[in-house]
Amino acid sequence: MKEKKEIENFRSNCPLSASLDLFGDKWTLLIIRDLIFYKERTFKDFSLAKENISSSRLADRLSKLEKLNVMTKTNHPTNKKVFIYKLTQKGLDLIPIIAEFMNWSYVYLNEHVSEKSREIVEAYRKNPKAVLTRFKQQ
Amino acid sequence: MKEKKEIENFRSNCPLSASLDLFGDKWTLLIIRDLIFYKERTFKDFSLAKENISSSRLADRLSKLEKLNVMTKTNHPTNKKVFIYKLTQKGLDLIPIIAEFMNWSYVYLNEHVSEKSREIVEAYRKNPKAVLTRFKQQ
DNA sequence: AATTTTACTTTCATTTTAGAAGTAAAAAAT
DNA sequence: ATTTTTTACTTCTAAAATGAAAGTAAAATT
Repeated sequence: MKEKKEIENFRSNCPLSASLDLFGDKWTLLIIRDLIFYKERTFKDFSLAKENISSSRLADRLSKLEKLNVMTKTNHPTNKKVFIYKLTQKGLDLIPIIAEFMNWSYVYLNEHVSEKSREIVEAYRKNPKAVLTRFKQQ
Repeated sequence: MKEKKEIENFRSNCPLSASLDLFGDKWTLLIIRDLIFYKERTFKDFSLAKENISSSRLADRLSKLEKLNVMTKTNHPTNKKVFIYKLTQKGLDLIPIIAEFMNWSYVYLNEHVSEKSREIVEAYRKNPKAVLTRFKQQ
């Protein structure tokens, strides 16, 4: 019996609680982040992110996100060993959540935030809709 | 040695990563949610929330959030045994994150979301700023 | 043909969590 | 005044999740 639970058991009918059941951990949204900024990623690309996710955790999260239809996994055009992960619309619609997390950190953890990230958040604060639209473009 | 780490070690200087270091779990934002909707809560109030948090987890999260200055803990005016938890500005500024999580669930998990929550999200979708302003009012 | 790369899986020690039970002070009831 | 209940936790322990390291197997490169 090596089966994982296939059915999502939400703790309640609260929409916050339900989305935390899916995304409430330290890694899932970071994987989404990489796909937002790079559009396409391979397993190796993800594992090179600076937060240092372990390969077992990464594999687990990727398969969950694919099952959820938040991302797709397709073959690399020339290399049979490599797979390309991309966000679906369902995944792209997580962008506003991530934008607001980044904005909060910009305000309250500013000194811990890289210059490059600050610039993105500053653009978002000036014109949130424009920045969201830009990143939702695939 | 029963000490917990006092210093926040952020995994990276990414603002998303940093906020997930603080809020990336299944319970923390639910505690914030209760304070958004009820303004003031006691330990018991929190533990009666429908997601059924255990008292040990609740105690742990409340002390972390207080240390972070996301909420305050003050004495009850008449009952010495009871403490009142309230959001600070730092905590109130998490509202947009929660609103966006709720919005995502509204779109993609609609059938799992209560009628009452749907109404709130619908109001938010019609006029996000107005709803945010209303909930930020203390 | 040998080596390297990629995408994982497996293993295991450590950490986190859930759930139940316990504690202690204050408040309420008798 | 004494007992009971309430509140806000803490403690304990089994189970689950995690991190780190090592292993695997097929494909690509040398």
